Amino acid sequence: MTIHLTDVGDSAALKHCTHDYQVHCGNCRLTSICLPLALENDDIQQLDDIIQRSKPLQKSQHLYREGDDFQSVYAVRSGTLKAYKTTDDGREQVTGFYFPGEILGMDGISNNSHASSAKALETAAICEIPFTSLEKLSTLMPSLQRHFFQLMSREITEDQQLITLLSKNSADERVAALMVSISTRNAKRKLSSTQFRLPMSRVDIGNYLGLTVETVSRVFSRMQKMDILRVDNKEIEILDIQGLRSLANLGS
Amino acid sequence: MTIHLTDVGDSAALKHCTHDYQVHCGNCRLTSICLPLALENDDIQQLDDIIQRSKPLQKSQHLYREGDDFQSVYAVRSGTLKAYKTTDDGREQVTGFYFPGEILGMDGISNNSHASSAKALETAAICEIPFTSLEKLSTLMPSLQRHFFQLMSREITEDQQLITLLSKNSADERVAALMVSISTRNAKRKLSSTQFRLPMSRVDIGNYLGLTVETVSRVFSRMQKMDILRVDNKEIEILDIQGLRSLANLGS
DNA sequence: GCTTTCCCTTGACTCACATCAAGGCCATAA
DNA sequence: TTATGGCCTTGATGTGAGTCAAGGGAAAGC
Repeated sequence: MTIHLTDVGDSAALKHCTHDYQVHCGNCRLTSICLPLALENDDIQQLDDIIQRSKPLQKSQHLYREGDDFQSVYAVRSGTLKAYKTTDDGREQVTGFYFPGEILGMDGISNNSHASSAKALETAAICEIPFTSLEKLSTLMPSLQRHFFQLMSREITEDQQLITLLSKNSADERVAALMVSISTRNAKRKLSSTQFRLPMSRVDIGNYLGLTVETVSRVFSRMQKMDILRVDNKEIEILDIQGLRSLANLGS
Repeated sequence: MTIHLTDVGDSAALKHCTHDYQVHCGNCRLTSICLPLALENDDIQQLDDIIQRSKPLQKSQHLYREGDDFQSVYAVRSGTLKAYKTTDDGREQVTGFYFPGEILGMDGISNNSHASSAKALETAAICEIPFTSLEKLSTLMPSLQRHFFQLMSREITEDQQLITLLSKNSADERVAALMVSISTRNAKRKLSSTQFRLPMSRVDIGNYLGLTVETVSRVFSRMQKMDILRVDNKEIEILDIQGLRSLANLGS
């Protein structure tokens, strides 16, 4: 049994046990949207061999922190995480939410040190993919290399979406866009696109969207009054997805 | 002589001539900050072989447009470009400025289609790097693969910086941060970090920073009054780099 | 059980930046 | 030479979201 991550503060200290958790890419229902996408069976097996699975992360535990040595990227198997940076004056900026099947940690590659922190919003199971192994495997499997380039490129385009949202859109449009995004991502994972529980707090939503808690709360109230959403604390029901999309003002 | 890019509207229609422009990675003064960084001489030669050079882009010509098929990434050899997206309601969002030695176009990888447009702000010489060749070469040269991963990762962390800037910082802080960024990038290219000519208009600056032209102009006036900058139209002189940095509120 | 704490909501007021409007400067062209 | 158009600056006014303040409800701890 080896301990890979430094155990600083409430850091996760993922322990890689010799008895793993019986999950393999081959029997994971997320293969179609996760890293193995685009790989053949044999190749999936090889990828599976380098992946390390460990005890689930409890709510509010960190997967990694800003400044930690970069060793691995991570796939979410269950639960949700938020990534955030801390500004010099101590404020937090949430840079993303990560749902099952999504990959995080790629911002650490450029400096061999994580540029942001990642924290579980609820109990989360994680697949750890050691980056040097992934690199080696990528030179042998062009389709894996290609897919990983694509993943990073997607992260870039999504960040650019967020930049546009922050710079051009009103509070209503921002919140609507986030709801549409969560709905779409749920659909990809074969979950309900109209009813879900938000894993993040209003504070996190506001922080991500460049708004205060109060504004987020007011927007939810307004949308409820407009019969676009039903909001009961973190439970969301989308009543009018078309209305929501047009509010979001994103077309797509 | 082959024509690679579709010639739509004022698109660049880069023409790859049999007689190239005598520039090679080996004799380019940007090697140390550009793609060849981290490569051995032999490897640089191989990279050089896949790079296509072409007639310079004139001011306001496009290198590629949103929706174009993705074929290549591009390195700036001289001049400056801006990348921008057009929102459905026709507004523009500038997502980045690219100076000599910097790589653009990586946002096209995820969907095999460019997610943004790129346009020359002044006459610009460009090195075109066909992506499939780059991919093949990357499987053979692990250090190239690594470096390209790092480049993409850097694009991600820079976008996240901008996200934080847009979501948390005042108009003054945003403009100051951009000036610091340009100054730093100039220093990397061995140019003056305190005196330079802005290649972009106030409109572009405002657009990039999520501000109106008027606000940008007022901020410049204010900084001039505070003896932090001397501003004469596009000519900028930084009088107090420490003051500017602390205004930018970014620490680094 | 009660208390504490966290999270969310709502209202009243404020302010930073947007909007609207006008005018100046400089380059290019007639 | 005067016109034209692009780009920048400055001032007056408006407004969307932030700030401040208060209170309620659910979960966690004692």
